Amino acid sequence: MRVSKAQAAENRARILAEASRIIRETGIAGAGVDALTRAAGLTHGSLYSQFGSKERLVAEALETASAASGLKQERDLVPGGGIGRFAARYLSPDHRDRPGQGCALAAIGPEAARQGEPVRAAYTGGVRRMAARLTAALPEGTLDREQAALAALATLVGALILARAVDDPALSDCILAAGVDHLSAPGQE
Amino acid sequence: MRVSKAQAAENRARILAEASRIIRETGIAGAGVDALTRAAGLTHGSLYSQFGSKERLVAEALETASAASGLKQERDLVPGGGIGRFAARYLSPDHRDRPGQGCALAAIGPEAARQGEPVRAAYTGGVRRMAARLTAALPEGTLDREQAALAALATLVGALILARAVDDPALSDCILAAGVDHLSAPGQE
DNA sequence: ATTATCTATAGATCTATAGATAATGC
DNA sequence: ATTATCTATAGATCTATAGATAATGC
Repeated sequence: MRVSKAQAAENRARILAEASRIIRETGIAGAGVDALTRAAGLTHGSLYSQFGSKERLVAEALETASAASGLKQERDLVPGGGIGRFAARYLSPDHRDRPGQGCALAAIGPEAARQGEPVRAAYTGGVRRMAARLTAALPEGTLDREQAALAALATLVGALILARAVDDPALSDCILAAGVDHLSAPGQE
Repeated sequence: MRVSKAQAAENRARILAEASRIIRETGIAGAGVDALTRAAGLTHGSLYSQFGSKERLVAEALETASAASGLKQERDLVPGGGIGRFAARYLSPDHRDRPGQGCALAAIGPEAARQGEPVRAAYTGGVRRMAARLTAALPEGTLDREQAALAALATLVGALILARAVDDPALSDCILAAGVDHLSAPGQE
Protein backbone atom coordinates (compact mmCIF):
# COMPACT_ATOMS: atom_id res chain seq x y z
CA MET A 1 0.00 0.00 0.00
CA ARG A 2 2.05 2.84 -1.33
CA VAL A 3 1.18 6.45 -0.34
CA SER A 4 1.75 9.77 -2.07
CA LYS A 5 5.02 11.63 -1.72
CA ALA A 6 3.23 14.28 0.29
CA GLN A 7 1.70 11.63 2.55
CA ALA A 8 5.07 9.91 3.02
CA ALA A 9 6.69 13.22 3.95
CA GLU A 10 3.89 13.85 6.42
CA ASN A 11 4.33 10.39 7.92
CA ARG A 12 8.03 11.01 8.27
CA ALA A 13 7.45 14.31 10.02
CA ARG A 14 4.91 12.70 12.34
CA ILE A 15 7.33 9.91 13.29
CA LEU A 16 9.98 12.54 14.02
CA ALA A 17 7.63 14.61 16.14
CA GLU A 18 6.46 11.63 18.19
CA ALA A 19 9.96 10.20 18.48
CA SER A 20 11.39 13.47 19.70
CA ARG A 21 8.76 13.49 22.44
CA ILE A 22 9.00 9.82 23.41
CA ILE A 23 12.79 9.81 23.48
CA ARG A 24 12.81 12.79 25.82
CA GLU A 25 10.26 11.11 28.05
CA THR A 26 11.68 7.60 28.20
CA GLY A 27 15.29 7.93 27.11
CA ILE A 28 16.76 6.29 24.01
CA ALA A 29 16.99 2.80 25.48
CA GLY A 30 13.43 3.08 26.77
CA ALA A 31 12.01 3.87 23.35
CA GLY A 32 11.49 0.79 21.17
CA VAL A 33 11.01 1.03 17.43
CA ASP A 34 7.48 -0.25 17.82
CA ALA A 35 6.50 2.47 20.32
CA LEU A 36 8.20 5.15 18.23
CA THR A 37 6.24 4.37 15.08
CA ARG A 38 2.98 3.23 16.61
CA ALA A 39 2.63 6.68 18.23
CA ALA A 40 2.64 8.10 14.71
CA GLY A 41 -0.02 5.61 13.59
CA LEU A 42 2.39 3.43 11.61
CA THR A 43 4.13 0.10 12.04
CA HIS A 44 7.81 -0.31 12.71
CA GLY A 45 8.45 -1.25 9.09
CA SER A 46 8.09 2.37 8.05
CA LEU A 47 10.86 3.38 10.42
CA TYR A 48 13.29 1.37 8.32
CA SER A 49 12.06 2.63 4.97
CA GLN A 50 12.12 6.22 6.21
CA PHE A 51 15.24 6.28 8.37
CA GLY A 52 17.17 3.04 7.81
CA SER A 53 17.88 2.40 11.49
CA LYS A 54 16.77 3.40 14.94
CA GLU A 55 20.01 5.24 15.46
CA ARG A 56 19.44 7.51 12.49
CA LEU A 57 15.89 8.24 13.60
CA VAL A 58 17.13 9.10 17.09
CA ALA A 59 19.75 11.47 15.70
CA GLU A 60 17.17 13.24 13.55
CA ALA A 61 14.66 13.35 16.39
CA LEU A 62 17.26 15.04 18.56
CA GLU A 63 17.79 17.65 15.86
CA THR A 64 14.03 18.18 15.73
CA ALA A 65 13.84 18.63 19.50
CA SER A 66 16.83 20.94 19.50
CA ALA A 67 15.38 23.13 16.78
CA ALA A 68 12.08 23.46 18.62
CA SER A 69 13.84 24.33 21.87
CA GLY A 70 15.95 26.89 20.06
CA LEU A 71 12.89 28.76 18.84
CA LYS A 72 11.44 28.86 22.34
CA GLN A 73 14.70 29.92 23.91
CA GLU A 74 15.29 32.81 21.55
CA ARG A 75 12.17 34.47 22.86
CA ASP A 76 13.71 34.84 26.33
CA LEU A 77 17.29 35.40 25.27
CA VAL A 78 17.73 38.78 23.64
CA PRO A 79 21.31 39.80 22.86
CA GLY A 80 22.84 41.58 25.84
CA GLY A 81 19.62 41.27 27.81
CA GLY A 82 20.90 38.89 30.48
CA ILE A 83 19.85 35.31 31.16
CA GLY A 84 17.73 35.72 34.31
CA ARG A 85 14.39 35.65 32.57
CA PHE A 86 15.40 32.61 30.54
CA ALA A 87 16.75 30.78 33.60
CA ALA A 88 13.42 31.27 35.36
CA ARG A 89 11.60 29.61 32.51
CA TYR A 90 14.14 26.84 31.93
CA LEU A 91 14.09 25.98 35.62
CA SER A 92 10.33 26.31 36.04
CA PRO A 93 8.23 23.49 37.54
CA ASP A 94 6.44 23.35 34.22
CA HIS A 95 9.61 22.54 32.28
CA ARG A 96 10.63 20.03 34.94
CA ASP A 97 7.30 18.25 34.73
CA ARG A 98 7.07 18.07 30.93
CA PRO A 99 10.33 16.57 29.73
CA GLY A 100 8.74 15.46 26.47
CA GLN A 101 8.30 19.09 25.42
CA GLY A 102 11.53 20.37 26.92
CA CYS A 103 15.27 20.52 26.54
CA ALA A 104 16.75 17.39 24.96
CA LEU A 105 20.17 18.03 26.52
CA ALA A 106 18.73 17.49 29.98
CA ALA A 107 16.42 14.68 28.88
CA ILE A 108 19.13 12.48 27.40
CA GLY A 109 22.17 13.58 29.36
CA PRO A 110 24.59 10.74 30.14
CA GLU A 111 22.91 8.42 27.64
CA ALA A 112 24.20 10.63 24.83
CA ALA A 113 27.78 9.87 25.84
CA ARG A 114 27.16 6.15 25.17
CA GLN A 115 25.70 6.56 21.68
CA GLY A 116 27.26 6.28 18.27
CA GLU A 117 28.56 9.09 16.13
CA PRO A 118 25.29 10.44 14.64
CA VAL A 119 23.58 10.86 18.00
CA ARG A 120 26.61 12.38 19.67
CA ALA A 121 27.01 14.83 16.80
CA ALA A 122 23.40 15.91 17.15
CA TYR A 123 23.82 16.35 20.89
CA THR A 124 27.02 18.35 20.45
CA GLY A 125 25.30 20.62 17.95
CA GLY A 126 22.57 21.28 20.50
CA VAL A 127 25.14 22.16 23.14
CA ARG A 128 26.93 24.57 20.82
CA ARG A 129 23.78 26.34 19.74
CA MET A 130 22.43 26.76 23.26
CA ALA A 131 25.82 27.99 24.48
CA ALA A 132 25.93 30.51 21.63
CA ARG A 133 22.47 31.83 22.57
CA LEU A 134 23.55 32.24 26.19
CA THR A 135 26.80 33.90 25.18
CA ALA A 136 24.98 36.50 23.12
CA ALA A 137 22.49 37.17 25.89
CA LEU A 138 25.09 37.91 28.54
CA PRO A 139 25.59 41.65 29.18
CA GLU A 140 28.25 43.42 27.14
CA GLY A 141 30.50 44.03 30.13
CA THR A 142 30.84 40.38 31.09
CA LEU A 143 34.40 39.19 30.77
CA ASP A 144 34.90 35.89 29.01
CA ARG A 145 31.28 35.57 28.02
CA GLU A 146 31.76 32.24 26.28
CA GLN A 147 33.16 30.68 29.40
CA ALA A 148 30.45 32.23 31.55
CA ALA A 149 27.85 30.89 29.13
CA LEU A 150 29.20 27.34 29.37
CA ALA A 151 29.10 27.52 33.16
CA ALA A 152 25.54 28.83 33.03
CA LEU A 153 24.57 26.04 30.64
CA ALA A 154 26.01 23.47 33.03
CA THR A 155 24.06 24.94 35.93
CA LEU A 156 20.83 24.95 33.93
CA VAL A 157 21.14 21.38 32.66
CA GLY A 158 22.41 20.05 35.98
CA ALA A 159 19.67 21.68 38.03
CA LEU A 160 16.94 20.42 35.71
CA ILE A 161 18.29 16.87 35.78
CA LEU A 162 18.62 16.83 39.56
CA ALA A 163 15.21 18.41 40.08
CA ARG A 164 13.63 15.69 37.96
CA ALA A 165 15.47 12.84 39.62
CA VAL A 166 14.91 13.49 43.32
CA ASP A 167 11.78 12.00 44.82
CA ASP A 168 11.12 14.84 47.29
CA PRO A 169 9.06 17.66 45.72
CA ALA A 170 10.31 20.19 48.26
CA LEU A 171 13.95 19.42 47.51
CA SER A 172 13.18 19.49 43.81
CA ASP A 173 11.72 22.99 44.14
CA CYS A 174 14.75 24.11 46.15
CA ILE A 175 17.09 22.93 43.41
CA LEU A 176 15.17 24.87 40.77
CA ALA A 177 15.07 28.00 42.95
CA ALA A 178 18.79 27.74 43.72
CA GLY A 179 19.57 27.62 40.02
CA VAL A 180 17.36 30.57 39.17
CA ASP A 181 18.73 32.71 41.99
CA HIS A 182 22.29 31.84 41.12
CA LEU A 183 21.85 32.73 37.45
CA SER A 184 19.86 35.89 38.17
CA ALA A 185 22.30 37.32 40.74
CA PRO A 186 23.73 40.61 39.44
CA GLY A 187 27.45 41.04 38.95
CA GLN A 188 28.45 37.49 38.21
CA GLU A 189 27.60 37.37 34.56
CA MET B 1 26.46 -26.18 45.26
CA ARG B 2 25.97 -24.29 48.43
CA VAL B 3 28.75 -21.97 49.70
CA SER B 4 29.66 -20.81 53.20
CA LYS B 5 28.01 -17.77 54.71
CA ALA B 6 31.29 -15.93 54.45
CA GLN B 7 31.63 -16.88 50.79
CA ALA B 8 28.04 -15.85 50.07
CA ALA B 9 28.64 -12.48 51.70
CA GLU B 10 31.79 -12.04 49.65
CA ASN B 11 29.92 -12.94 46.46
CA ARG B 12 27.24 -10.41 47.32
CA ALA B 13 29.82 -7.70 47.89
CA ARG B 14 31.54 -8.54 44.61
CA ILE B 15 28.28 -8.35 42.67
CA LEU B 16 27.62 -4.97 44.25
CA ALA B 17 31.08 -3.67 43.44
CA GLU B 18 30.90 -4.78 39.81
CA ALA B 19 27.32 -3.63 39.42
CA SER B 20 28.12 -0.19 40.78
CA ARG B 21 30.85 0.13 38.17
CA ILE B 22 28.92 -1.32 35.23
CA ILE B 23 25.80 0.70 35.93
CA ARG B 24 27.82 3.91 35.97
CA GLU B 25 29.49 2.94 32.72
CA THR B 26 26.49 1.71 30.75
CA GLY B 27 23.46 3.14 32.52
CA ILE B 28 20.77 1.05 34.17
CA ALA B 29 19.05 0.01 30.97
CA GLY B 30 22.38 -0.93 29.44
CA ALA B 31 23.29 -3.29 32.25
CA GLY B 32 21.65 -6.70 31.89
CA VAL B 33 21.43 -9.12 34.81
CA ASP B 34 23.75 -11.48 33.00
CA ALA B 35 26.49 -8.86 32.59
CA LEU B 36 26.07 -7.67 36.16
CA THR B 37 26.64 -11.09 37.69
CA ARG B 38 29.06 -12.52 35.15
CA ALA B 39 31.48 -9.68 35.97
CA ALA B 40 31.49 -11.02 39.53
CA GLY B 41 32.15 -14.56 38.32
CA LEU B 42 28.61 -15.80 38.98
CA THR B 43 25.52 -16.60 36.96
CA HIS B 44 22.41 -14.49 36.96
CA GLY B 45 20.64 -16.92 39.26
CA SER B 46 22.63 -15.60 42.20
CA LEU B 47 21.36 -12.10 41.56
CA TYR B 48 17.88 -13.29 42.42
CA SER B 49 18.86 -15.26 45.51
CA GLN B 50 20.94 -12.33 46.78
CA PHE B 51 18.84 -9.34 45.78
CA GLY B 52 15.43 -10.58 44.63
CA SER B 53 15.27 -8.34 41.57
CA LYS B 54 17.41 -6.20 39.32
CA GLU B 55 15.79 -3.09 40.71
CA ARG B 56 16.86 -3.88 44.25
CA LEU B 57 20.41 -4.64 43.13
CA VAL B 58 20.54 -1.35 41.25
CA ALA B 59 19.34 0.57 44.30
CA GLU B 60 21.98 -1.06 46.50
CA ALA B 61 24.68 -0.57 43.88
CA LEU B 62 23.85 3.12 43.79
CA GLU B 63 24.23 3.29 47.57
CA THR B 64 27.58 1.56 47.23
CA ALA B 65 28.75 4.02 44.59
CA SER B 66 27.47 6.96 46.60
CA ALA B 67 29.29 5.83 49.73
CA ALA B 68 32.57 5.41 47.86
CA SER B 69 32.23 8.84 46.27
CA GLY B 70 31.46 10.34 49.65
CA LEU B 71 34.72 9.10 51.11
CA LYS B 72 36.69 10.53 48.22
CA GLN B 73 34.86 13.85 48.31
CA GLU B 74 35.41 14.42 52.00
CA ARG B 75 39.14 14.57 51.40
CA ASP B 76 38.77 17.71 49.28
CA LEU B 77 35.87 19.28 51.16
CA VAL B 78 36.94 20.49 54.56
CA PRO B 79 34.36 22.50 56.52
CA GLY B 80 34.66 26.17 55.63
CA GLY B 81 37.56 25.53 53.29
CA GLY B 82 35.80 26.42 50.05
CA ILE B 83 34.92 24.19 47.11
CA GLY B 84 37.51 25.24 44.54
CA ARG B 85 39.89 22.37 45.17
CA PHE B 86 37.06 19.87 45.02
CA ALA B 87 35.59 21.37 41.85
CA ALA B 88 38.95 20.99 40.13
CA ARG B 89 39.00 17.31 40.93
CA TYR B 90 35.34 16.65 40.18
CA LEU B 91 35.67 18.38 36.82
CA SER B 92 39.04 16.85 35.94
CA PRO B 93 39.60 14.99 32.65
CA ASP B 94 40.33 11.92 34.74
CA HIS B 95 36.89 11.94 36.34
CA ARG B 96 35.26 12.64 33.00
CA ASP B 97 37.04 9.71 31.38
CA ARG B 98 36.36 7.15 34.12
CA PRO B 99 32.64 7.24 34.81
CA GLY B 100 32.72 3.75 36.30
CA GLN B 101 34.78 5.03 39.23
CA GLY B 102 33.07 8.38 39.53
CA CYS B 103 29.97 10.20 40.67
CA ALA B 104 26.80 8.18 40.25
CA LEU B 105 24.63 11.30 40.14
CA ALA B 106 26.24 12.35 36.87
CA ALA B 107 26.44 8.81 35.52
CA ILE B 108 22.74 8.02 35.87
CA GLY B 109 21.20 11.48 35.63
CA PRO B 110 17.89 11.55 33.80
CA GLU B 111 17.55 7.77 33.94
CA ALA B 112 17.08 8.03 37.71
CA ALA B 113 13.92 10.07 37.19
CA ARG B 114 12.35 7.14 35.31
CA GLN B 115 13.06 4.49 37.92
CA GLY B 116 10.93 3.05 40.68
CA GLU B 117 10.90 4.07 44.30
CA PRO B 118 14.02 2.22 45.59
CA VAL B 119 16.33 3.65 42.95
CA ARG B 120 14.94 7.15 43.21
CA ALA B 121 15.33 7.06 46.98
CA ALA B 122 18.97 6.01 46.66
CA TYR B 123 19.59 8.77 44.16
CA THR B 124 17.91 11.36 46.36
CA GLY B 125 20.02 10.29 49.32
CA GLY B 126 23.13 10.79 47.23
CA VAL B 127 22.01 14.29 46.26
CA ARG B 128 21.32 15.22 49.87
CA ARG B 129 24.65 13.95 51.14
CA MET B 130 26.69 15.65 48.44
CA ALA B 131 24.77 18.89 48.94
CA ALA B 132 25.44 18.70 52.68
CA ARG B 133 29.17 18.24 52.08
CA LEU B 134 29.24 21.27 49.78
CA THR B 135 27.22 23.34 52.23
CA ALA B 136 29.68 22.65 55.03
CA ALA B 137 32.65 23.43 52.82
CA LEU B 138 31.41 26.86 51.76
CA PRO B 139 33.07 29.71 53.67
CA GLU B 140 31.37 30.91 56.86
CA GLY B 141 30.45 34.27 55.42
CA THR B 142 28.46 32.89 52.49
CA LEU B 143 24.84 33.89 52.71
CA ASP B 144 22.33 31.12 52.15
CA ARG B 145 24.96 28.41 51.99
CA GLU B 146 22.45 25.64 51.37
CA GLN B 147 21.12 27.37 48.30
CA ALA B 148 24.61 28.17 47.07
CA ALA B 149 25.57 24.54 47.59
CA LEU B 150 22.63 23.31 45.51
CA ALA B 151 23.57 25.67 42.70
CA ALA B 152 27.18 24.49 42.87
CA LEU B 153 26.03 20.87 42.80
CA ALA B 154 23.97 21.58 39.69
CA THR B 155 26.95 23.20 37.99
CA LEU B 156 29.22 20.27 38.86
CA VAL B 157 26.83 17.56 37.70
CA GLY B 158 25.75 19.48 34.62
CA ALA B 159 29.28 20.25 33.49
CA LEU B 160 30.41 16.65 33.92
CA ILE B 161 27.43 15.31 31.97
CA LEU B 162 27.92 17.78 29.13
CA ALA B 163 31.67 17.24 29.01
CA ARG B 164 31.10 13.49 28.65
CA ALA B 165 28.42 13.81 26.00
CA VAL B 166 29.98 16.17 23.46
CA ASP B 167 32.11 14.56 20.76
CA ASP B 168 34.64 17.39 20.49
CA PRO B 169 37.50 17.01 22.99
CA ALA B 170 38.32 20.73 22.86
CA LEU B 171 34.75 21.71 23.70
CA SER B 172 34.67 19.09 26.42
CA ASP B 173 37.79 20.58 28.02
CA CYS B 174 36.29 24.07 27.78
CA ILE B 175 33.17 22.92 29.62
CA LEU B 176 35.24 21.45 32.43
CA ALA B 177 37.41 24.57 32.67
CA ALA B 178 34.35 26.84 32.68
CA GLY B 179 32.90 24.92 35.60
CA VAL B 180 36.11 24.98 37.60
CA ASP B 181 36.67 28.69 37.02
CA HIS B 182 33.10 29.51 37.87
CA LEU B 183 33.18 27.56 41.13
CA SER B 184 36.62 28.83 42.11
CA ALA B 185 35.87 32.51 41.55
CA PRO B 186 36.14 34.40 44.84
CA GLY B 187 33.20 36.32 46.20
CA GLN B 188 30.36 34.32 44.79
CA GLU B 189 30.18 31.55 47.34
C1' DA C 1 7.84 0.58 -12.74
C1' DT C 2 8.59 2.42 -8.45
C1' DT C 3 8.10 2.53 -3.59
C1' DA C 4 5.91 3.41 1.20
C1' DT C 5 3.95 0.48 4.16
C1' DC C 6 2.59 -3.80 6.33
C1' DT C 7 3.10 -8.58 7.88
C1' DA C 8 5.73 -12.29 9.26
C1' DT C 9 9.65 -13.72 11.12
C1' DA C 10 14.61 -14.24 12.47
C1' DG C 11 17.75 -14.10 15.98
C1' DA C 12 19.26 -11.75 20.15
C1' DT C 13 18.56 -10.33 24.48
C1' DC C 14 15.89 -9.20 28.55
C1' DT C 15 13.97 -10.27 33.47
C1' DA C 16 12.39 -13.77 36.19
C1' DT C 17 11.19 -18.47 37.97
C1' DA C 18 11.45 -23.51 38.89
C1' DG C 19 13.90 -27.31 40.06
C1' DA C 20 18.33 -29.72 40.64
C1' DT C 21 22.63 -29.77 42.94
C1' DA C 22 25.82 -29.97 46.59
C1' DA C 23 28.00 -28.23 50.46
C1' DT C 24 27.23 -25.77 54.84
C1' DG C 25 25.57 -25.52 59.45
C1' DC C 26 22.78 -27.26 62.81
C1' DA D 1 17.65 -29.51 56.93
C1' DT D 2 18.87 -25.41 54.93
C1' DT D 3 20.33 -22.62 51.20
C1' DA D 4 23.58 -20.32 47.65
C1' DT D 5 24.27 -21.26 43.21
C1' DC D 6 23.60 -23.19 38.65
C1' DT D 7 20.99 -24.80 34.63
C1' DA D 8 17.13 -24.76 31.84
C1' DT D 9 13.51 -22.41 30.34
C1' DA D 10 9.43 -19.29 29.98
C1' DG D 11 7.61 -15.39 28.01
C1' DA D 12 8.43 -10.68 26.59
C1' DT D 13 10.64 -7.52 23.97
C1' DC D 14 14.27 -5.77 21.03
C1' DT D 15 16.28 -4.39 16.22
C1' DA D 16 16.32 -5.63 11.69
C1' DT D 17 15.20 -7.92 7.22
C1' DA D 18 12.53 -10.20 3.46
C1' DG D 19 8.73 -10.45 0.76
C1' DA D 20 3.92 -9.21 -0.27
C1' DT D 21 0.79 -5.57 -1.18
C1' DA D 22 -1.22 -1.79 -3.44
C1' DA D 23 -1.31 2.78 -4.88
C1' DT D 24 1.48 6.52 -6.88
C1' DG D 25 3.89 8.64 -10.59
C1' DC D 26 5.92 8.21 -14.80
